[in-house]
Amino acid sequence: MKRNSRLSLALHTLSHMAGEPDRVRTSADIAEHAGTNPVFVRRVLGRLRDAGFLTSEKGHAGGWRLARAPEKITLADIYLALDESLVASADEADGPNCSVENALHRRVAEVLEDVEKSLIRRLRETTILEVRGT
Amino acid sequence: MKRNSRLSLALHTLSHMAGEPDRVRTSADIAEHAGTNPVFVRRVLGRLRDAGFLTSEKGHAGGWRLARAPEKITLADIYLALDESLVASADEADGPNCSVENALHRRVAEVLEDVEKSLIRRLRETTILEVRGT
DNA sequence: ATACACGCAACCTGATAAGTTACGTGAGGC
DNA sequence: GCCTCACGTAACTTATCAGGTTGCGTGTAT
Repeated sequence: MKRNSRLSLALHTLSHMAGEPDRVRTSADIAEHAGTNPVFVRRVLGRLRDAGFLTSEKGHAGGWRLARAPEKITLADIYLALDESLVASADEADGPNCSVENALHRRVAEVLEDVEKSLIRRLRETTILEVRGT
Repeated sequence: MKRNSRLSLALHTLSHMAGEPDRVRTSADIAEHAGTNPVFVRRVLGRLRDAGFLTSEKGHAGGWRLARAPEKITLADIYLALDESLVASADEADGPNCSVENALHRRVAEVLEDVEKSLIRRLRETTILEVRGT
């Protein structure tokens, strides 16, 4: 696991949780399984907790657990909660106003926005439960 | 101009060239207009020359020029020639084989490939000449 | 001969993602 | 009460990479 690491980690972990929803997992367990470190796991899963997909508990026997039924969590939910972008966003041209560049920017931005929307639509078709057997 | 700089530079420059196809431009001119440096310009435009969209000439009065009619160059052509990706590609999972991760990877990769194809289809609709007035 | 422009290699730099360390807080178990 | 465990977070370090810089070689027009 190297890049898009946040999203990979999140999807991978939640998909596992979808299979055994009652098991509590520590960030250390998850980190080891995913080949990363516990702090990173907590950073990523923390966002999913804030978005309502996970719960975390401190203390002895604490850890992470799904906060809702796995068939009600789609890949799009996770993608959006992490605010990741798999589609590049058009950069604002900060330089002096060049009409050609502006026209170009508008056109490319429009296409990219459409493409991102279609990506989300596609991701919404699959839940973290379904993905396991695909 | 900061990220996706190669593609931005390429599209911007070719769009300008589309307006004045006979004018020869030096990498220094182009760099100044785009707010970057001549070496970077040569690196990027060099790929477009190799792909057949530009010609470059050395020596006195040398520089860059379109190699074909601007209405026959689409945004997709440039995107592909630069081997840029505005859609993230799914990373190969290099770790130990986890069936959940594999299934997930396949699903996400499939979606991303489709999305990339639709991006290219969209980019193919616009030529570097058309974009100027959009 | 000279000036100019590309071609290319080697190196430098700044931004960012992820890893590491350290310490605080809450929750059981004894 | 106290010890252990797990998360929460901040600060720092490291690795990677895109882009910038410098320098020199090569070809071409004047």
